[in-house]
Amino acid sequence: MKILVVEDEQLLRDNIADYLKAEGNVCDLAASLDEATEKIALYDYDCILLDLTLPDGDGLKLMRILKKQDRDDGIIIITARGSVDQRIEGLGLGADDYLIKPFHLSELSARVLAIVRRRSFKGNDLVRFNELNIDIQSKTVKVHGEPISLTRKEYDLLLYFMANKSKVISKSALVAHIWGDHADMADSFDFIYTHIKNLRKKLVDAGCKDYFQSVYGVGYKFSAE
Amino acid sequence: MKILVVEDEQLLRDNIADYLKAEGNVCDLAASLDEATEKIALYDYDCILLDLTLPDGDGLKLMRILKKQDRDDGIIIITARGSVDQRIEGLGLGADDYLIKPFHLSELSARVLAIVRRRSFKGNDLVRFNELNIDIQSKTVKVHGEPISLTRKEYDLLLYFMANKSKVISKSALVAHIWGDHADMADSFDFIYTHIKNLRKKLVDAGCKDYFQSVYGVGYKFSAE
DNA sequence: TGAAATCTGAAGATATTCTGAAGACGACTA
DNA sequence: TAGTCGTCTTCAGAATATCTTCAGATTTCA
Repeated sequence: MKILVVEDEQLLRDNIADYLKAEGNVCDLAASLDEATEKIALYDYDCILLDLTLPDGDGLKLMRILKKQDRDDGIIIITARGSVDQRIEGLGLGADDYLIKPFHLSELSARVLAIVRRRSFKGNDLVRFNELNIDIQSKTVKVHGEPISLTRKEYDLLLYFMANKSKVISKSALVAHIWGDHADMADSFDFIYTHIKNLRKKLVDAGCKDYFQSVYGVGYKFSAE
Repeated sequence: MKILVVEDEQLLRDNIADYLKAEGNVCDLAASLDEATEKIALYDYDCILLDLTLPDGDGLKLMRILKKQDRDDGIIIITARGSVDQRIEGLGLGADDYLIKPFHLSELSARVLAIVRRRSFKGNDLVRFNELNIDIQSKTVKVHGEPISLTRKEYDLLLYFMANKSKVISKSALVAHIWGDHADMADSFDFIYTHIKNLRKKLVDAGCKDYFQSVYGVGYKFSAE
């Protein structure tokens, strides 16, 4: 999962990011409305954690920007206890959930998962695609009922493609989503070739059709045809 | 078990905590609604003992917060004899049980156990998993019917994994649940490795299959396959 | 056909986990 | 209070798993 953490308190921001990373997610950080706006202009996120009270403005602004652009990143609002009005307005603007500060990190993590599940896979823990089966809770991938073992990057890739079936995914979008804002590694896509190759091989070896189609000059598409 | 004791009378609070600790539980204390709110925001509890009459407000408030956050910590309400209305409202808000002051500590302990059991293992004292058997009452673990001796941390770990079979448990979630306060946990997970190693060894030595699977970069999964 | 893009296998670099041993801690006893 | 025991944590090195790089082969497109 790729998650943007918008929070001005550094300690909390880092804590959140560390925890989510430890669970295998990719986190981008933003300490202000400005930074956040910049990030969302550059990347898509599975989920955005948004503190409403930021030094340079109201977090709701960000939501209006997203809404205007018709984007469907998942949003979890973080507020201090008491600011009920903001919270309600936020939900009206399309937030998926909210958390009252202070909160437990595992609580946060669970909600992120719930939202991503709801948005990407229509509430299912089990993502199915013909002979392919993914269980998000246990991070298990099965082909014809037999579990196969994938590395983290392979798993992330597969999940991302499954969530965007039949769409052409550019290599840079792939990098942005799975590696985070590593601007410096865009010079070569060798590592993507390798990961896709390995993923393909593992799936095919397990008896799965090769659903990846290379799109010359752009990236890949994951679809049945 | 991790239990939060919310009680303003110091003597009673300490008595309860001592008793529960002596039985091998982890106890956090809160003397006021405020303290309690802070604690529950930071940690998950297997059970919360909640005195309704607190110096800074009604304990039911806490329950509303929990409910709003959709949490399922077990709750036992403690009330003085007579305050029937509150008690009923509490049960309506999702309390699992209540105790009327004064009560015997052994009675309390039994109810805590009952609730944890009900929540985690659907009413079973005996948790079974193939050749593995745990009796929560007596804290006994048996492999193929032969009892083996585990340290407290090992037992806690095993129980937590059994209660979350087939789910991938991140190391930070593990720390949060079993160690509680370690805020600075990101520095090293060495002690987890060691405990898991020892637990694994004891189980395998007793003739149990190794059900722990390491999930590289995340944590562990406890499952049969 | 030729340049650019992609695929492939192998090897190097990194990161994570495992392990045994030793030190620290705390409860209990004398 | 000192000593003992069992437990918990720390540490350093070994073993593994994963990620990235690279060079050469292959494919694609103009």
